[in-house]
Amino acid sequence: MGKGDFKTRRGAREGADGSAAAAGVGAGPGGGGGRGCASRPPRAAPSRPSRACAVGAAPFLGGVPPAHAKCTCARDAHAPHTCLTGAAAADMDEMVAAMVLTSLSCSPVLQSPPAGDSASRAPCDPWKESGDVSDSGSSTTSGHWSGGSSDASGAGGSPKHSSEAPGSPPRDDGFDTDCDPLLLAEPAPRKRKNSLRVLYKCLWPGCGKVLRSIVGIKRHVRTQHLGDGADSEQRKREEDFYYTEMQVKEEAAVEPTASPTSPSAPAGLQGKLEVPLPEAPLPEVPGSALSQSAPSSFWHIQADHAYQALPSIQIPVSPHIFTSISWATATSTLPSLSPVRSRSLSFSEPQPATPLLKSHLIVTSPPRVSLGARKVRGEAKKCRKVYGIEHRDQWCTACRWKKACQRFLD
DNA sequence: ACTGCCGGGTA
DNA sequence: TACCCGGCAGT
Ligand SMILES: [Zn+2]
Repeated sequence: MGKGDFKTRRGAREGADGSAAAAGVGAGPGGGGGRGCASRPPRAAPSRPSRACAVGAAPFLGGVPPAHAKCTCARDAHAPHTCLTGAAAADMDEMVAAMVLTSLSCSPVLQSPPAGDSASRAPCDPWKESGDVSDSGSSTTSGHWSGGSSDASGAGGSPKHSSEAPGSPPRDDGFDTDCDPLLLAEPAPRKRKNSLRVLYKCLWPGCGKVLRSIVGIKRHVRTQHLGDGADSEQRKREEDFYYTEMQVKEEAAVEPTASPTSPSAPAGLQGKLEVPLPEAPLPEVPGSALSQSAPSSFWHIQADHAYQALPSIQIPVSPHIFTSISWATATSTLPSLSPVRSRSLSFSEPQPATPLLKSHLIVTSPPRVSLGARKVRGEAKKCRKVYGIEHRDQWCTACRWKKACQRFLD
């Protein structure tokens, strides 16, 4: 019966326009179904960062309570990492060793600190969607309400993003460039003080030598552990894995930054890293997908065309230039992108200063445990506002379906 | 009150 | 797969 909702287009339209056929093909369909739905989905934790996408980013938002993860030492109020102060050198050794093992290859080095929570939780529970995000990497941004399948299937997805894709030739770049940002994005709270001393510590089991110059440490690793003869770059790269860079302050605050590529990746870009908001998990970087995720920097654009099959105009999506990173936070908290991204990143135009980008340093403020945030809700005017309910037929498909608007991304 | 959109339902 | 809507969450 009439779902008298004013909102429905049918209602509105008929009333107002009176134009008959209009888009609504099936006259009756709508009404019926309906609401049989069950009460409400247990969305609590799940609200995911969703698209944010950003790749990661997300979009950059951790719906999950950060509680569980944490590094072993976390128990102190302090930030996990911080705990390794100079004094705790010994500890650090172990920790570092562990890190190295775990992430011998390009993996997230850091599952430690803030990342701790995100990292550890990544594997488990969370939302199905999240899986989606990280996994397919392709779908990401747009949550793909369902239709996502189009490209989600992967076939579509990969090709597109593959421009920078992992598999592609530029492995080299991929490694350095992609990886780093990602990695860093996760963990690294990095602080920079004026008078920090940077030391390089050899991570080779049993060694532990500390040198002040990067060259020195490299040489040390190469000659003492890897064997000098080698040549290839590979060796070279490996060197990176066997030493870590730490910045020592007077008190000896150490900062285990990602060792690999420390030199090459100056983090300068990563300025924002993640946003440790508990709420916005953003797409994490599951180790496995790592290689893939990295490249997926620009996906969301594509995503939209997926359904955008609207007759009439298509409207340019607008700038997609952004850097990427955002979601690294997984994530979502973003969120995002993920951001989450989460949503993902975004900027289309006037970006209202989003509260993104906070200090990364923080140790995580405990107080706010807001649960899964639902996304941030874009600010941009969406079809509904722009065209008005009266002209629902001009809305983008997503809007008509009450999904995330694809025409005006935020 | 409205808007944006997730999750889920119907066809 | 296409379409739609309940209902939640943020403004
Ligand atoms: Zn729209």
